[in-house]
Amino acid sequence: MVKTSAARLDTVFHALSDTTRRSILRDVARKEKTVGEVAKPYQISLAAVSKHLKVLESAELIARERRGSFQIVRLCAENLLPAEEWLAWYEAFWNRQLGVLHTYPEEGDKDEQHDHE
Amino acid sequence: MVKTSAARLDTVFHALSDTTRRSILRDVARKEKTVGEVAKPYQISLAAVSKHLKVLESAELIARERRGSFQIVRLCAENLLPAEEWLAWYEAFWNRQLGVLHTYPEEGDKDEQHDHE
DNA sequence: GCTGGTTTTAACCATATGGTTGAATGTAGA
DNA sequence: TCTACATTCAACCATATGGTTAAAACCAGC
Repeated sequence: MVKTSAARLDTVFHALSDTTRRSILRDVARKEKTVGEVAKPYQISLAAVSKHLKVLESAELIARERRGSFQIVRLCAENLLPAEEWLAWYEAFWNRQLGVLHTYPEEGDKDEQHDHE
Repeated sequence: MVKTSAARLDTVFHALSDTTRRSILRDVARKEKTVGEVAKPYQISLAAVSKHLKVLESAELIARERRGSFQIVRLCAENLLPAEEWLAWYEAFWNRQLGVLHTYPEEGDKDEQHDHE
């Protein structure tokens, strides 16, 4: 099932819209962990953590590798890049609003290569 | 109701997790629009657009200003910044994974050609 | 006030979400 | 094979989502 880039952004932003999942991403960024180790800091059940990992995995923000009876969870940071790029488009706007720079974004340029975003 | 910064990130990322809402944000970034003008490009009902605007508004990504019987919708780009900063924390990770090795010019992993986009 | 145009609310529907508990599956080792 | 541990699946629950249509609310102008 090939996703459009819009659909992939939907999935990534949705994966990031939960505090626990963002926290898990930070955790595994620092160091690869087993599922059990990932779950340890949280008060919720292992099954709930497993669901969160599934959400992160379908957004391709983590990957798993079997190692014996454990599964090692590791970050796939490169799939955060499209989200970061989507946000970076607004840099000129917040710079202007925060009074940092005076780069006036021109109307109607610079973005139509985004497929109907 | 004061939100923690984690809760605010939840709200912002959730607001961004829908293609229509991201598209609306782009639209009003180019030019302030009335609710009706915002709705025009989309096939969904005005009520549905109104709901999307409410989601964007509670994330403080847009603001409305009454002008006669119209409401002008404008971007509040500065509230995207925390999300951008959260993502930027991973820059070092995706740089490394994409082979932009600024720190260690010589490394063990060989393949990764990874033409992104 | 009435009318016409703009936008929101209400009620509803189908589906998804984040959580639970308990059973099932996978894997390593004795 | 039996056991112990790691992880997922199944079923369920409450609430939220994104959409609809129809009614209500808001606002200018006559």
